[in-house]
Amino acid sequence: MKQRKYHMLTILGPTASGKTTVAAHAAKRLGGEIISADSRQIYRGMDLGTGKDYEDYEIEGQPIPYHLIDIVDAGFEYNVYLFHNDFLKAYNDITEREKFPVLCGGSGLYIEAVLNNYQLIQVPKNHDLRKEMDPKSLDELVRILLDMKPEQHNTTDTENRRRVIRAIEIETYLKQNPELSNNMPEINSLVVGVKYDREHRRKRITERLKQRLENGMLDEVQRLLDKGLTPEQLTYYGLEYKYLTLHLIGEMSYEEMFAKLEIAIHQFAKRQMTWFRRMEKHGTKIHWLDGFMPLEDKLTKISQWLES
RNA sequence: GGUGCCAUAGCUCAGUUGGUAGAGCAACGGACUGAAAAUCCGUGUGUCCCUGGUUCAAUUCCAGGUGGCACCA
Repeated sequence: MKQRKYHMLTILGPTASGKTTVAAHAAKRLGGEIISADSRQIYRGMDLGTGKDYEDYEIEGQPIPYHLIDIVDAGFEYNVYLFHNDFLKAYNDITEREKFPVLCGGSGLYIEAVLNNYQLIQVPKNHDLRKEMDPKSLDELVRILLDMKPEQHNTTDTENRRRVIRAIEIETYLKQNPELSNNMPEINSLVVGVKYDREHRRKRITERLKQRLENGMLDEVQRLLDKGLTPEQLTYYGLEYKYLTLHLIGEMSYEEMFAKLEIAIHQFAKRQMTWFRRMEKHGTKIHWLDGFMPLEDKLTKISQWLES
């Protein structure tokens, strides 16, 4: 199938919206391959907790190729820049083989980095700088950053020490290497969103949570702890990894864990929707599909949009 | 059946010496460019259980009722 207008199809949606199924079927029809835009599914060994579902990538016995899932070990510090970079490799790989890329995920920042072509370049860790900055207070760090870069592009830079130090590190590097470009091509993507009304979104999240707990999600987190990941690391991964860890190390009863985790996932889905609305406000046209629409109809809609 | 305690936001509970009320959590809205499932900001949504009494005025005081809890039978 030849595509003229669009170089890529993007399928986004909040957690538990069924976007992967839609993306996989669309990829099958388009002779496509999936590039995952999920900041947690990149980790090996983090499966049930991230909602990774390998079965989604097989349709009628035929595997749908996917990229950027299981690419680093749990514990590795990944980030938007690395994603952008890995995305480009996958994208080039797919298009060189004349397949159609389908970007699919719920990590809004990652998706926007690609669609809006964020200018991010590789900035290595600067250990000397970090050592120098480490003893300084948040206020001092913020002042240093503002001196270097009075116009803040990233408004969350000043929220905590870790972020400010990284921002100073990046700014320092840019001063020394002013001419770097990321060579990212402009990609014209059709953007499709899958969503349910709030009530059903919440219902689906709860159902899926119960299911995954029955399928051994606690064992998975225990395995990560056994492998040497610290509770702090797992807590930072948030949601399932945070709350199941707190339960496993005895800081939370099962009931409390379930109740709080359920709430946290609901809040997360809400934040995802806020991000998508923000993308629309900033000019990204999202073609929304109602979750209840039969799969066949969703695919038909997507084909129509792609050709229009 | 008797006695005591309780009844206020979706939940747990403050409070009003009588002038129609506020915390936490939830919920809702927003921000977001290098760990984004992270991080941060904002918003009170209410027959103060019901009926009557006292009072200029009752969610507050009094009586009765209803419901819940505890103890005694």
